[in-house]
Amino acid sequence: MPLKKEKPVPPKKITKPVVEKVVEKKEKDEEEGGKSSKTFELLRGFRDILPEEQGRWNLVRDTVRSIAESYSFDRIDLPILERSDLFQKTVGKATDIVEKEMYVFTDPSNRSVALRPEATASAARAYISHGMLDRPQPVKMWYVGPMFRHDRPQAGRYRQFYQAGFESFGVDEPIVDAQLIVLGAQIFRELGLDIKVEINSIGTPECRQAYLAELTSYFRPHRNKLSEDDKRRLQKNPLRILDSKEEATLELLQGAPQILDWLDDKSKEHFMKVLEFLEEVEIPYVLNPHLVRGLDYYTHTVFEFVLAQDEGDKSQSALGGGGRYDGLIQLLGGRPTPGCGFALGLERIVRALDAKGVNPPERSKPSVFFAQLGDAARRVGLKLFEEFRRAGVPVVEAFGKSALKGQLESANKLGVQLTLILGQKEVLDGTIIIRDMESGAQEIVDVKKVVQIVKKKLHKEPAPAEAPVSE
RNA sequence: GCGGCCAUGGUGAAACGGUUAUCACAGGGGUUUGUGGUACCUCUAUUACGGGUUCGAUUCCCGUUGGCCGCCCCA
Repeated sequence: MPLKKEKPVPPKKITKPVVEKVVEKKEKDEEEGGKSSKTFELLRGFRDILPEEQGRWNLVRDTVRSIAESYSFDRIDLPILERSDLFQKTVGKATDIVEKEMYVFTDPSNRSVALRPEATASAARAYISHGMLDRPQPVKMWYVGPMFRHDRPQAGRYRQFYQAGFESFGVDEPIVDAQLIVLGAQIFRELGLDIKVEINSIGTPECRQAYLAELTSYFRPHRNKLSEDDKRRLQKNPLRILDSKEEATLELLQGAPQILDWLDDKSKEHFMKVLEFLEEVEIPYVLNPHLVRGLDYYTHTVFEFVLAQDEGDKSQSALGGGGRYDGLIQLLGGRPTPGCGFALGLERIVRALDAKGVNPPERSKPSVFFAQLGDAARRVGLKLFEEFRRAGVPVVEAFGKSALKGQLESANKLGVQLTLILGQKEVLDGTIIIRDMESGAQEIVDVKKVVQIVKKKLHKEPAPAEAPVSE
């Protein structure tokens, strides 16, 4: 048999290829078995937020949380899945969000449910179902979490995206609107992002109705000048024509009626007061009479946080937006209750941070590595690891490696200051080696004292100041 | 949802339609088993997937999937 003849060949050369061949075969078999696709690809518009991105994300999340707390907003976590009619009713049946972007399906118990496209409706639902109107008003809540919209993906736009939102229920005073805007502006200030606040008022449903009629009749004679898109808007959602980008339309808009002129006195006064408050706290804002928001529940104040661009790249520059929704609770069957809120698009903020080169402070790296030789040393290592952890000294290890060489290599890559080496000899003697990675100097010490000694050493040398500059 | 551009290992790139798909970096393993940062060796891609044209396709065509850009819309 040929196999017998091959046996005398140096074992290394023969064993390796054989092992590899077996592995290859196995993989092939598996591939053929699960042949549908070689690897699983991400669903379109969905993404992983990788460990290396978490620094920026944490910066954003932490900032949001600390500001929310300092304005006494309470955290609420809302379900991702809700009955689909919750959104149809509130966001609006005719809106794109509900009409074509919502993930709707029937669940196993045959209910029509939807992946939340936004969370204000849920917050309002929660306000009602937990009888929050019996709490001191306003009820101020904030949340962060994923939202889902089946839109065409683009940079800064995903089908699963994260929003942080703030909602204030129960008080219709303009100061509530103003403080929410201040809160949002503070978040951006803290993050070091230049934004401008665009603001407008769309009044009550009643005066908006009157305005829309006027706007439609203004455009009617010019219908033939409008693009297909704008014609459609005029019919479906006339308000949207205000932020058209078509030149012909823009020209016509110059002479178009302004919504601000159609506000009733109460609405006008509310809006004026909001602006006054903003001036009081020196939040610069831009009055944008064409600002319209895409959700049906808005009333009175609407606003957006827009990235102050250095020209070009104007894509996805709206980092957040919101407004007042005085009819929302009632719409959902609650007692008439005013409310106001806004949401922030987290990936857009992270993206802006990225573009600006803002780097979060790096997480302090561990400065001690534990290298071990043999199982006895591993056992001791496991215990030592806990001791160090309790002493507040993070230690990294490579328990999976056995060769000292490889472990030192890892230690080096991690850039630790000290490496602890524990071999058979040391285990027997009850000692351990402390190696200074920079000088290479080693010292043998009593294991029982090693935590103290290491602590002292780390304090003495305040870590070389070669903090990696942004890359 | 509409239109355009694109698709090679973990990453960044290379390959007039023609030999075992090249390079760098990163990563794993090793250079006789207790010592790192250098060197050397070695491993890691059915060229996104599926069809077609061709003697032959990474290279041409079509479809699918995915990414990016503009529109719609929105965060």
